[in-house]
Amino acid sequence: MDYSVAGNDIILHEPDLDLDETLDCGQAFRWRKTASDYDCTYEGCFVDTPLRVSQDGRGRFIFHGVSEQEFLSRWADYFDLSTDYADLKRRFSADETLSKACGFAGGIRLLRQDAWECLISFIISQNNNIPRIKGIIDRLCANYGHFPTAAELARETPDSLAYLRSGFRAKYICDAAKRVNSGDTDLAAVAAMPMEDARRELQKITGVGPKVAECVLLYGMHRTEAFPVDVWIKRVLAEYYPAGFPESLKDNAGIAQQYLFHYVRNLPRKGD
DNA sequence: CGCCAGGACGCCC
DNA sequence: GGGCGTCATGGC
Repeated sequence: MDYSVAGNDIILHEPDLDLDETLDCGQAFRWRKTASDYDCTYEGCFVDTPLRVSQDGRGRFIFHGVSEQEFLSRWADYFDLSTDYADLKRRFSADETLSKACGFAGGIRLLRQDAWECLISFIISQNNNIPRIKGIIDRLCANYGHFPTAAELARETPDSLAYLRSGFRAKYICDAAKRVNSGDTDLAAVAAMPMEDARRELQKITGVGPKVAECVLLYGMHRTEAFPVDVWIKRVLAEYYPAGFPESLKDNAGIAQQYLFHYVRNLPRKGD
């Protein structure tokens, strides 16, 4: 990890990171791009720890007002800086389609997000589009001043959540909050379970099916073998992987999936 | 206006 | 166990 302390900021050099590609590729919904003199700047949070981070030219990043201690204990982990993405992409590039996807947006990294926040966020994501998902989560966080805890959300009802305009998903949010708050679902325990047990446990929550469970495992628990299949990935699999996704990439299939998702969504037709 | 969205549930066979 | 209609809401 190549970083230095500069006044109140941390300067990071990381060629395998692009903020636009990583923070706006459908894995996290609370980052917003803000005006600045840099190439790009984003503001967001890990749960309730805020961050303003800028990208300045090739592979140079500024973590504004972040101490070395906070950088190392929080943000280095969040941006998965200890994983060698150059090496990952080399392995992915043995596959023709993945090679193109990595060439299209090679600055994607798998964020290590909070499991509870992912659970609620991806319940909201079902049969929904990304701009509207962001809107619902914005209204949720604005109401509390931060992403609500399970205890806070457990007090709500579908009626009291009407302001979210989340439709049929409100009752799912309430069930998830009650289960997590009561300890009926123990997310830390789920994170440590074998994959099949973890999947089964998450799907006990009403409104959590195969896709949402995979998203929680991948984005909120960093289980890189989790492989969420939504309508976009379904198209990729049908078109490019009729014989199935390569077994050799199984351990990091979820990260590969992230490159593929971003690729197909941004090259709707004929891109190849 | 109609089609679609990082799906899951309930019901049917 | 697989197939299909339904579920709110609004982006495009």
